[in-house]
Amino acid sequence: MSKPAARIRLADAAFVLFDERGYERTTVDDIAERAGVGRTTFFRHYRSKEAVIFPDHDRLLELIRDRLATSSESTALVAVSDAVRLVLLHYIDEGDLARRRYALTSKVSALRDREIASVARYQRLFREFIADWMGDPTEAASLRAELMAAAVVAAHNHVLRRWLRGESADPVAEVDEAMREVLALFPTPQSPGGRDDDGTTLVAFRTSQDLDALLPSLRRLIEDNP
Amino acid sequence: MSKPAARIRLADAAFVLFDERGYERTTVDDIAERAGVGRTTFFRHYRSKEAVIFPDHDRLLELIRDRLATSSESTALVAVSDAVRLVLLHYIDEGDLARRRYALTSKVSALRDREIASVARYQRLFREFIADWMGDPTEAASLRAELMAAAVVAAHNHVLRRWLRGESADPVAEVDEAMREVLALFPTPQSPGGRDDDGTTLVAFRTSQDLDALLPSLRRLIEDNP
DNA sequence: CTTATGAACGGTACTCAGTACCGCACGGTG
DNA sequence: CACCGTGCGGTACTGAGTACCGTTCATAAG
Repeated sequence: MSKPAARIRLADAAFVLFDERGYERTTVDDIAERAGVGRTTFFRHYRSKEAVIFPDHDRLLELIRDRLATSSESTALVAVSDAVRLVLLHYIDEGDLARRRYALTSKVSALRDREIASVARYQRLFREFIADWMGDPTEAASLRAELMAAAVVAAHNHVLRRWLRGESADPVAEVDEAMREVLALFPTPQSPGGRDDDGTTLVAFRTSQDLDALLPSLRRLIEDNP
Repeated sequence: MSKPAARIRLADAAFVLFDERGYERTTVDDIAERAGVGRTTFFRHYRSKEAVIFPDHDRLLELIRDRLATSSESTALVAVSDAVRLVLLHYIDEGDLARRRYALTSKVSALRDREIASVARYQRLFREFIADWMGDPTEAASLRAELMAAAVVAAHNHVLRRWLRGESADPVAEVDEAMREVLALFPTPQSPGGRDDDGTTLVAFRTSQDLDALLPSLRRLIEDNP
């Protein structure tokens, strides 16, 4: 018990020293020394000085990949929401650690950049999954997959950052709500009927006119665009 | 004319050497030597080895900021589209240089990460502008601004990458079209009527049913939610 | 008990990016 | 001529990251 696996001690030492002296003014030697290990050992456990404060993104990415893989065509969007919730929960489980990391990434641009790069990998995963799910290889579908993936991770990050700043009491409910909003932006081709796309399409709008006053124009639109 | 401003020679040398030996296997000394200048001079012109291949993001950010600043409330979305087009045109003006950079960022993860970090700065700029424009300080509006900014830069990057890969003959037309699609995703609060929010609200959906078959339910919904 | 094996660690030495500082040459201006 | 700002080169340093080697120690095999 006096040896909590050097890896942990290194991370602890790093956080303490980064808090005390700041990130740039802390050397890897400092961290290793405080953890009571050699410098070599540090690089055995963490690829770089930056990596020591970040969660295991590779493992998280695998988690997402797994969740997405276990979905049929009709549950694809549920899988996306689930995967997003999974990531959020991972951060929440970290608790204080996640908040200390947030404080660091807010101050040190090198760390912020690295975090952003990681987020891009999640976005790529979602983009590829969504594009696959759409099946449609056209340019329009490709763009829509890109937009959707961007919106999905933006929603997650928005809620996550709110929670990190202590602005959210129930981040899970918030992320679910945010995901609903994201998915609502994109027309879902979940036509349960049978053959698709020969029904009625309504566009969304808000108006101060009465529904009855609009009906004639609506009917005309529908008739003119078969 | 034998001295095309060391800065240019350094960039040229860097691209040539990166092509020849790859990025990691090229040292700053190599670049400086090939450019016929001292190592110190390299760092006088470029903050880092990575910076030598990237365009002047600070200047581009200023360009965007300026374009966005010269917009009224009613032309905000036009300003966003213009700003996006501005960035795209900047890359197109670079021509072959932009494509060589793309080849590098596709292979070297360190460069890709840096590019992604730059993109995030553009996204932040758009997010702040859009949030300002919305005026609404609620959480819902904040999320919508985030989503919109993410979609805007995703659309730009999508078209840009297509052009970089030689898949687009008319990227400007494509980005305009993509921006229209993005803005169409978000209900525009351009209610030209007068006082707002005591009329009829329609939700967006696509169905295979006839409009007439839906009307009774619609009316019931409207009556039940005044 | 002895030996082989493999994993985890520490130490040394190296490359290279990035910074700090100093001194030199040049061109214009008084 | 003297003065001064600018651009450049050289030297020396810090610190991240890599390569390599030797040591320790626990466990399994003999």
